[in-house]
Amino acid sequence: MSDTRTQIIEASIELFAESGFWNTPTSKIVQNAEISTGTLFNYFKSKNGLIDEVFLQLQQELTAAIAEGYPETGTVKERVEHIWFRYITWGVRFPVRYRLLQQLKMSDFVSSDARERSWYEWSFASTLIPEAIETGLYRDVSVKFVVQLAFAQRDAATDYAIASQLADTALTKHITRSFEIYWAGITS
Amino acid sequence: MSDTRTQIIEASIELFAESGFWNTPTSKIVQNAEISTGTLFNYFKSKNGLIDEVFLQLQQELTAAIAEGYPETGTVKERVEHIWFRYITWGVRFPVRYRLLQQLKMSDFVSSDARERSWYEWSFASTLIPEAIETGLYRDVSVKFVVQLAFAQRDAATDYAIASQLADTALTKHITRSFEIYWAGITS
Amino acid sequence: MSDTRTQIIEASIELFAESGFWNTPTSKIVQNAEISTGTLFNYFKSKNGLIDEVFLQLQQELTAAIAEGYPETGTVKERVEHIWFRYITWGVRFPVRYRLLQQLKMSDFVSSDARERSWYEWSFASTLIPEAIETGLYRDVSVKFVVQLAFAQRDAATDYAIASQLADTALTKHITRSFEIYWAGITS
Amino acid sequence: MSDTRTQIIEASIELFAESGFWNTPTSKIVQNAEISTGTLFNYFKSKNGLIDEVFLQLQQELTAAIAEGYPETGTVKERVEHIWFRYITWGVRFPVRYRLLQQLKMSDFVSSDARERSWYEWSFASTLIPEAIETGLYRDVSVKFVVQLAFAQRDAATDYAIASQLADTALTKHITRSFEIYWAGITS
DNA sequence: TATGAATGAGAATTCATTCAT
DNA sequence: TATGAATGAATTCTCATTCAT
Repeated sequence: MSDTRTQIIEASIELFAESGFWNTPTSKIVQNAEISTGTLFNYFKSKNGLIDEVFLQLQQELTAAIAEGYPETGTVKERVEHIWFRYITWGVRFPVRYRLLQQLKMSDFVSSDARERSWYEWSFASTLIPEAIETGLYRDVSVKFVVQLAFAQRDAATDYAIASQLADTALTKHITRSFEIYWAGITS
Repeated sequence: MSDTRTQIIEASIELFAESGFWNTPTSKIVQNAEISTGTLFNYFKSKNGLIDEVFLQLQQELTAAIAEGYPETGTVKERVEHIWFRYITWGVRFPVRYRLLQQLKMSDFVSSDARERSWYEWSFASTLIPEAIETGLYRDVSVKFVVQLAFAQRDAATDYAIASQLADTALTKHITRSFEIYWAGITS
Repeated sequence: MSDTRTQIIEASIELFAESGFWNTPTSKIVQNAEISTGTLFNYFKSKNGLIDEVFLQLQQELTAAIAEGYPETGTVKERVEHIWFRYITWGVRFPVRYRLLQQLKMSDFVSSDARERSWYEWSFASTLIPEAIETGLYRDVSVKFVVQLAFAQRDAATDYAIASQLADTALTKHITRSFEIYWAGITS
Repeated sequence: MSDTRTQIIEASIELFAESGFWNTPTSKIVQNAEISTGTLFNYFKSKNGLIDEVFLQLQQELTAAIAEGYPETGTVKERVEHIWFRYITWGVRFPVRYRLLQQLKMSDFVSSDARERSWYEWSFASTLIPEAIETGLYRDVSVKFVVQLAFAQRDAATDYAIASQLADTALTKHITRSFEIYWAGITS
């Protein structure tokens, strides 16, 4: 991609993470990206368009990190654990990007179009949930809730790891432990 | 409290929930509250001041619901379960208020002063965490993480209950089940 | 006069002197006067009306101080010197009031009606200027300019006395000296 | 300087002189300058910033007029007389600007920063006062007061000249005469 | 006479976006 | 493609004044 485009996106990530979307005027973005007012709008239709692209960019980076080494032929548990591990590791490694991505997911800034597009990135894991259902691990709990719980517990584990600045073996142990807690909860 | 004040707060809750804080100009609030521009600022120092008060109001409502019937002499588990139950029930009953409160907690709109003041509301449960530590339920996991997990799983359970419009026995069962999952996870 | 009226005027003097007319909202005046919003407007038609009254009040106080002991049968010089002396003395004694009066004179807040009314106060000195012209002291300079000079030099002398916090003999000497300078200038 | 900037400053001078600073909303300035709301704030940080710049602009114009032909090697009297002459002449030539500058000097609108910066403009006359002290012209009167008197008498002379619409020889004569009065006063 | 809640026009300032160069 | 001056709608907040009690 063009260098300018990347500059804009990187400047946006930095500033959005620092001050939020509403508190980051485009004027500050162009300042930080060292381009001029008009140029931003040559690359992005609007500020909202830019936010969408930032979201997709981060989502891609995260998904790429997870997709790498994904054990397509492993058990459901192995695959979930892989995602768990890669996700938390990525968050700890790029805390600014992680937090921003979380905020973007929650906010109503990201257009539904961008949200939809972001799902394509997860295609490598598309069979995970159907298989999980089949295996019948989660007896009398709805799959939807089990998935939601996974997200919530994984995010809590990531937040804790970032806040506590875990690294190396402590981090690995925390990830493993947090996954065990999740798994024990839903399979007991 | 004064009628006008309540009108403003209620109008704010409705609009903030609908469109977010940034997307809700004070002009819309006064319109919905059927008062005039100046009146809002007679009751609240500023828009941010208003947001603080909305936050405190919701926090109070929620905490009041939880404090009622709180089993002060029960076991740790009983007390946590009580909070769990009341919290989710309140969220299901007042989904708009619940979602708004969640957003307020995450946003950087609420002043640190208001956040601090909101802690006083939880004083009835102040001994819960120290006691939980004493009982030594959570062996090799940090208390901080166990608390964070509780919040995350409880919120996920609430979101699910709201989205699925659970009620009556289905709701009760879901609450119990979600608490069991949490408890099984951390005590196994 | 009514006590309330006086309270309002005194509060206004204090606040106007402190922060200027534009920077003093009526809300602050009523606060300082310990009355309520509406009451101010029972006594004064408007904020501008209040300013007019403050102006007239100060003008009266100053003129009263000057009129006292005015040597009606003295020479022109004696009478001018009397005014000079009393004026500066009043300014030094009530610096806040003096400064405010100066500001009011310059500002366009005071209505022309109030300005006109203030001239009545000077009636005791009404023959001074005609007599001065008769005596022909100021040969080839216009009377208007000589009067204007008198005001300017007297005010400069007052400002200096206030700023230097002159008192007692130092003050008396300064007043005398400054008058001599004026007189020497216009009669030389 | 940019054309727009000049337009804004000129429109401000006109309007400030006409109605005062408080009575001149920025909306009127942009109207008169035939630009749009936002443009004003591209050139000046705020309304107060604009006022500062207007002050500096006028101060520069006046000082430039005075600095021209300044007799650096002349006697103290010659130099004071030069300033006197140029100052009054400038005031008569640009009465609107002169009056506005007077108001700005008195008002508390001009920031102390701008006031300080304006002193640099007078650097060409920096040795005047020390030299005046050395020559010992003003025996038993403080230098500060003599300077203050000079300002006051010069301003009174300017006001009179403007009000009487003096020109040509009448103006010259008035200037000379008013300076003589000052000089006679302080040296007699 | 005193009160003080309600009013709403108006003020300064921001900022995404455009467009001529 | 890059530039950056110009735009003007929109926003928050102020404050003199009114009027029912």
